[in-house]
Amino acid sequence: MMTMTRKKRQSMGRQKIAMKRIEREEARQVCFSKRRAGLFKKATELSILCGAEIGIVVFSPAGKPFSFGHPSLDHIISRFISGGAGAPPQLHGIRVDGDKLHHLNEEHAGLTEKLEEARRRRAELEMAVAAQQAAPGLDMEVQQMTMEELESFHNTLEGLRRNVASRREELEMLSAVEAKPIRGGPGAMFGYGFGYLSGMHNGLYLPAGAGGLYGQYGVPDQRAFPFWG
Amino acid sequence: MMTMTRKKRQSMGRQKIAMKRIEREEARQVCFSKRRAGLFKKATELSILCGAEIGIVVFSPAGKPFSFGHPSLDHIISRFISGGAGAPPQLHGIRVDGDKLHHLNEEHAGLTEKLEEARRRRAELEMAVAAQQAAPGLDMEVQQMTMEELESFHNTLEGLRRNVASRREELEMLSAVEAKPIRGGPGAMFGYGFGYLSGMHNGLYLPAGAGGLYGQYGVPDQRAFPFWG
DNA sequence: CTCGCTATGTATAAGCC
DNA sequence: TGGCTTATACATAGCGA
Repeated sequence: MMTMTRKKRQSMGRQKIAMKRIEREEARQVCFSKRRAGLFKKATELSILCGAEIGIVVFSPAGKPFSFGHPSLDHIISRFISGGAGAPPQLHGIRVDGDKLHHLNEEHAGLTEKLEEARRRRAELEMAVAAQQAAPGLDMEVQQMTMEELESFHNTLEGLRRNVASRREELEMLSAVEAKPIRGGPGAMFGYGFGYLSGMHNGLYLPAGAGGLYGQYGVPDQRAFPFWG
Repeated sequence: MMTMTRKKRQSMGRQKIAMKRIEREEARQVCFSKRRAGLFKKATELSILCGAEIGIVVFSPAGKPFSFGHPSLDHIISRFISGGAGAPPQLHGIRVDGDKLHHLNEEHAGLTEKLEEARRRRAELEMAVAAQQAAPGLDMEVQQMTMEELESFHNTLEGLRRNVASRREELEMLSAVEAKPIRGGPGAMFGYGFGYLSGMHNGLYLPAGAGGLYGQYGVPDQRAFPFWG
């Protein structure tokens, strides 16, 4: 009989959507996740296929920062800000604000370079420390690890992290009753903790930190561009 | 009559291509242009649909800088650079159009500070490494760490964990396109030596170059994108 | 948020201007 | 470098888990 004649469509398939802010909260969130992934994938392909340097920073509608960078976000941003850490020859023909600006620019570029180097070294050391902890003698770089290796390394780190976390809690608890003698400075690092703008992401994309620091400053409403059909 | 039914295909249609550097110079260039446009379009859609803030910087294989920014690249980069290290809220209305020198000065100060932080941090890590090598007993080691050391070590692990996670993400993503993990990659041959902060991209994308901190160095200017007409 | 599934909307590799 | 056209490879909206 006609009982099963109708194989109801299992899906509505992809629907065309208007190019304007998605109002439905949930749908917007899901769309963001999917498209962010898609965007980063496209960026990855572009850099691989054409050997281009790419840097992307995305703040989710909720205010969470995500970033992508190849070879690294720092590298690209620094270059953008400093106007080229290498101080290209073309630079000598400029006279925007006289020598002062020029001088500042040079110093800026120099600092940027040093900063990057410092970060690089720092990253190496951090890696060394962790690697030591995880597996004495393990000097393989994360970048060269295979999926399986990463899996196990990741687990090891997780365990370590928990261990450290609990130990810290213990200390914190103690310090609550007696002023703890913290030596050295606040060790504020780079403002919002490790790795946000650090050189840890070399050619990869990753959620950039917790992002709680920013809160959200909602994007000033964006009208659809006039050229959208 | 129409016996001549065979109209030779006018096109081969889209061909599947391997995810690896395109060797043919010309094809690579063309691919770059097309995909760059596609990437920017995707970014535009993401920002409109989900109300996200996005910033992108791309250096073409030839070294030409292109950028995209919503609400503006400067806005996004500024956030990343100063990273809320100083004052998150105030940064909101950074005057890029106004005093460039002032901006540069702030950057300079910020970088100097970060450099010092990095140095301090490096010292800490070196000690950590030494301590580690001196006594490979993890738990014991953790138990003896001071609050501050734990803080930094914890951050180190967090960063590493993220790094591992991203690496894995990359492997997974790539394996979806090409069933082979890229080890190391085609090698980085990056370093074009220029790129400037245009400060003029408000909402739309355009090649960076014109009106930067240093003036322009022969970057071809670029009209608004006429696609999606 | 992430993952899978399906039906479709789109981005694009080629080739020629 | 962009534009156009065509035939396809991919991305992704809507819905569930």
